[in-house]
Amino acid sequence: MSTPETYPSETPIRSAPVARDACGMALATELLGDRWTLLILREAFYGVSRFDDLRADLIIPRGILSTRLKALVGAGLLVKTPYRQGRDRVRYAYQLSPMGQDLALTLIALMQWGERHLQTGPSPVRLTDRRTGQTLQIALVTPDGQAVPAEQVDFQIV
Amino acid sequence: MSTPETYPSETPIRSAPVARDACGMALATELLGDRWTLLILREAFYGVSRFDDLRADLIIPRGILSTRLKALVGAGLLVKTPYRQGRDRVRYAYQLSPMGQDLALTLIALMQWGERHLQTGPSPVRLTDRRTGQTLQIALVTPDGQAVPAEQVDFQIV
DNA sequence: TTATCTAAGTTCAAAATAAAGACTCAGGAG
DNA sequence: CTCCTGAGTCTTTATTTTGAACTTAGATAA
Repeated sequence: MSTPETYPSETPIRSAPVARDACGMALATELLGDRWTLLILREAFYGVSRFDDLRADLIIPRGILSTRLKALVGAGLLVKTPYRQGRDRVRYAYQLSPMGQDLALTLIALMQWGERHLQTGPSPVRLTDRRTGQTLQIALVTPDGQAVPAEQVDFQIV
Repeated sequence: MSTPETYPSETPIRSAPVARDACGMALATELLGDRWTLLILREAFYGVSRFDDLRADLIIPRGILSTRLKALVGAGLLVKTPYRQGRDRVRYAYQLSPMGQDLALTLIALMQWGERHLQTGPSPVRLTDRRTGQTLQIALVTPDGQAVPAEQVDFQIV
């Protein structure tokens, strides 16, 4: 992506050129920006779906988990479905809705950034092309699926 | 990405297959997961770099901003550089370090998701290929820069 | 020289949130 | 009939946020 010209420039930018309400990222942050929500979604991606499993895995207070799950269901990222295993009584599964699944690329981007900058050891997660086995990376691509290098990306506000 | 098989399955996943300490995303969340940090980084991407500009733009309490900036500088995402405009006295600019700039793809992924699912109106942000003018999207690509469709992505834990 | 202004903070009381743990409730098992 | 378990709620106690006032260091003005 085109790096902003070296700052300190003569005229610093005093205010973001995009209002918070008009910025998808700011809206997303309102929903996802807290200590637990992204971790809950991470669990959902791994397939952990039951209240007590989430609680035990994350070591999150029950009350907070309850609140967050309600918020995520309310926002349409998770769906709460009753189900029954064998002759067990009815249980509930919190699963990603299509909207939640669509967060996959964001979480992968975050994961790859974390691996590059925060993680010391190697990552146990492998993202590969099923056909060729090649390792995959997050990138910006043209509509026909060709990656564009950062220097060639133009970022504009209209 | 390969959708997990329809759940409720016979054997629900009880625990995430990747420990929190070994997951880049979980580590990243520890650093970025709060109401303000991502918004501060958004400002930094737009080029807003001074304490009072950030404060006015985000309407964030001074104390919180101070704490967050220290954390981001400490973590290496922002660099605090003194600078001087004309004959003004010395001021400080909080700017993205290379590590911070490397979060661009993550923030763009988040932005595009927010635009798809949360935003009602059209987005004022245009991400295009400087050469061809084509609109760009976040995707997973092979090392030679070819996008791989979700169904063809293999997600494995080793 | 003294006063004033401004960017960039710090400090402190009050309000909101989160954490920890006890309690509830329903259905199935012993 | 009693115990167990998953899935919560409730209550009390810590921790964070907020909002507002105060501080500091140069630059400018009177």
